[in-house]
Amino acid sequence: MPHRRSDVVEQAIAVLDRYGLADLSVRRLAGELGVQPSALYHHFASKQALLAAVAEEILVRGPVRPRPADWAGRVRAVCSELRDAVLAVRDGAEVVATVHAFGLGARRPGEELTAVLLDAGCDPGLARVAAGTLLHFVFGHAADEQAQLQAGSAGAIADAPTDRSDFALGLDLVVDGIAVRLAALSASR
Amino acid sequence: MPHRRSDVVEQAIAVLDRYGLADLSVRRLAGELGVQPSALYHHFASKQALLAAVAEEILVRGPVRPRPADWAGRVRAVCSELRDAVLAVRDGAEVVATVHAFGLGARRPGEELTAVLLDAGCDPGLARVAAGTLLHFVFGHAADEQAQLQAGSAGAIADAPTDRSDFALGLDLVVDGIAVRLAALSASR
DNA sequence: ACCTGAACACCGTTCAAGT
DNA sequence: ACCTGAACACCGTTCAAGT
Repeated sequence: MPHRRSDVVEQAIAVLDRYGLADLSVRRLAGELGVQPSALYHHFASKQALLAAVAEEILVRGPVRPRPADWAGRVRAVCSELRDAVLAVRDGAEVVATVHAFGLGARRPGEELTAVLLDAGCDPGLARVAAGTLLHFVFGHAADEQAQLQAGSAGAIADAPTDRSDFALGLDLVVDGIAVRLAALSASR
Repeated sequence: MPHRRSDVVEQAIAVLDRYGLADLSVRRLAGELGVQPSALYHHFASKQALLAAVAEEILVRGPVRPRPADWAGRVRAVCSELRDAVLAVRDGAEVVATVHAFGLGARRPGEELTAVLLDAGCDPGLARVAAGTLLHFVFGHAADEQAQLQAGSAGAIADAPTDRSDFALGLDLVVDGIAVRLAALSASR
């Protein structure tokens, strides 16, 4: 029975979870599917295209959080949703961040953040920069956390893990920075 | 005439600048040095160890900025210095960020940021989180910029580049967030 | 539509041996 | 101290050919 594109993506995420990004090779994935490596090029133009599909699937699988009424609450909801989605799969942060950086997909969170900030009264330049800063924080923090996880599961000394409250504090730092700017804008109006 | 460790690091940076991180292989580097690939393992235990040395060299080669008297000015100086250092070498942001994330080196900027923030009156938890947030921003922003550079030098459409003023604005966002917290701390004292 | 088989041009790393 | 030569176990990708 032949495989579909979605079967390949599903198995890729299974391989990611079991072996990590460094061991997610086209050849290993093909092996797990019981197929020749070249068969995967029927479904994807390249490994990068495969990874882009994996990133989208990671985001789709993520939980959905309710959107509060205030802009700051919405920003926190989008960022926390994104964090939860990438943390749910081994090396998920690095996969999604890479796909996003290469401009191959994973654009929804950034688009929603930009929309929320524009709606809050940011000018377009500020909204773009602020959305980028928030994404850098979420990806960076989650990637650090996952790097520590795999360093800890090897024999190394377990550092104090960067945890949920660290995330909330760092996020609030950026949110407050945006709030300062919004206050300055409305005062000059 | 035999090569020293420092010769290998120097040539690695030259290869990085000419071909990029994806093409900085042990075998190519050995080729450029006129030596067998296995010879490099006399100088470095692994490719990761080589990259750690490259990251340190990128930081050492970076410019030095004067440190203003106020904590916010110092934070901006450290972050701008780091940004200038990683932007000076092709894919420098990714190299230094990776080495930092794996805990293999490149710790000086984070240590100085933490010290500056402690000196400014942050409690240790806030100083740690704020320093991490600043580093995520600097690495993320610089990596985006370098990714756009290489996407642009290929045939793709050149986007409006994320530039110096975007960096300053994003940095000020985080700095202001820290300032809000410091003001709250000194008010409750 | 989906896959095989074979090939091409590569990787990082180890290790005995040479000078 | 610094390097060679040879090997091991891998990579991503292409392409003609099969069903």
